[in-house]
Amino acid sequence: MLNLAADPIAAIPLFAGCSKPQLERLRNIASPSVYEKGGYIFTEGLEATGFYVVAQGQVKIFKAAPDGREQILHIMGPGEHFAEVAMFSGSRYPANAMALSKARIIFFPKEPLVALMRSDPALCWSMLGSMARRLREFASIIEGLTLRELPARLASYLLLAAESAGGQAVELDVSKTLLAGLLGASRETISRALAKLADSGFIRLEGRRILIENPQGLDALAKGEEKLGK
Amino acid sequence: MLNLAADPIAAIPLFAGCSKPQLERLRNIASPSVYEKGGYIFTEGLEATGFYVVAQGQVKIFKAAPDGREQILHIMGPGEHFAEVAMFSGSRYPANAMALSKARIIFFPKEPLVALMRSDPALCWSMLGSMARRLREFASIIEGLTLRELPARLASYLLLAAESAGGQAVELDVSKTLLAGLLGASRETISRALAKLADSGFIRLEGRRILIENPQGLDALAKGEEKLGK
DNA sequence: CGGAAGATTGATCAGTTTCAAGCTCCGTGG
DNA sequence: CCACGGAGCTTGAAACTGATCAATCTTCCG
Repeated sequence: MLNLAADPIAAIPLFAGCSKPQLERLRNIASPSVYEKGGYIFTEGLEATGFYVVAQGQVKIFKAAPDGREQILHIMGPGEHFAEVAMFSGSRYPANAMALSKARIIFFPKEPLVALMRSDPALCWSMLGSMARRLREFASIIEGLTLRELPARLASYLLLAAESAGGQAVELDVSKTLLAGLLGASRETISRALAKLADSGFIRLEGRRILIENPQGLDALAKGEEKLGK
Repeated sequence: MLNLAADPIAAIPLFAGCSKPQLERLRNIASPSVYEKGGYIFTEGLEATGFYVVAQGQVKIFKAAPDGREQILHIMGPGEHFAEVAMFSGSRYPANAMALSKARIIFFPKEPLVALMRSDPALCWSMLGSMARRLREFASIIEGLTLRELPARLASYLLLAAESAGGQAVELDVSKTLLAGLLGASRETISRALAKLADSGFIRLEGRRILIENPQGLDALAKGEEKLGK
């Protein structure tokens, strides 16, 4: 388990390969701060001054439409970093970042970090790895949005979330509103889709909690091998 | 203008910062080949053995559904590289790559290139830059797919394509089928949307050619400030 | 306990897909 | 040189997925 409380900087996976003196330099430029639930860390189009690492809590990175609808690109948890893109291309944040709960965030100003990275292939490599992973994720979000319908996306999400939460048939604790933003659908549609999944015995709903009852069935749904009846 | 015919390797933007000896090493590991129109360079899930640069022609990177529908993630032209992601994360290609026209492609095997990059921060940096750009692109594709409807996406595409093709009111040469794959819609829907745009005087259609007549109007559409009437 | 935020459910609507039929352009072979 | 055939495109009608609106209900938390 990640312990970001004791030595937050050293525990960040991105900096795993860094030497003692490098970590020291990182500590010197880092500036921690706390955001309340619902607080914006930055908004799209704002001049980018550095990048961020989550020490505690969760942050959603999202695009917003004028009418209030939103699409979540990623939910960042402890140890994850965001807004790196702004360091390597363009100078403005390409999306919004908001704390989902009270969150401790560490900010690294652009210039010193760039200097550090430019001289350290290992650090670059580490960054390349996480950006590559994110590219894969984005590609699969895009795929989902055009090539698969909501039930399939939902099933995928549930399985993935369950897997990263532990065993086979796990219970998750997610708000439906969040799911809607994540899957590119409206709250109402998510509600209906979950109700159908529960009707068909794939899952069980207990308030905000979702219990997975039939992983195999969900998997078939996710792959589009099967469809949800009326 | 990029001249990839004379010295293809040196002309690749990704390798712009490389020294003479590095370029020499790159030349030694590069293996060029030619693909006919419609030829697969790789398919999703295949074991990844290296990455590719387009020397000539065009390549589409896309996800495919079992029923034949597809979503294009990117169209690569001369000087652009693809499948880098497979070098830094995972070991399988995350999508399909097909030549859109007869194409000359340069292949770089994984291991020697990784070795080269690990020791060269400038090269890493260059790669970070292009991956960051792609992340931005993907984020905006995702945004478009959920937050904007087809006419807006189409207008954006036309403006962007026109811009990268030259002046204000330019003519583009695109197949509608390709547009459909790019914008996450069916061929028929694209056809109808273009017809409407032409009716309203935003563009003029001449076979495969699209002439932009009213960039301001398209811009308003793209931003969602205006809508396309019946 | 009260209020606000989140969730459900039903009815209706809009955007897009799908199916189907026919068209146009273009290269090829007779 | 023309006819044939195919690929790509267009257009219409019907079907569907998901969005929106609206009313009601539940949950949670101060």
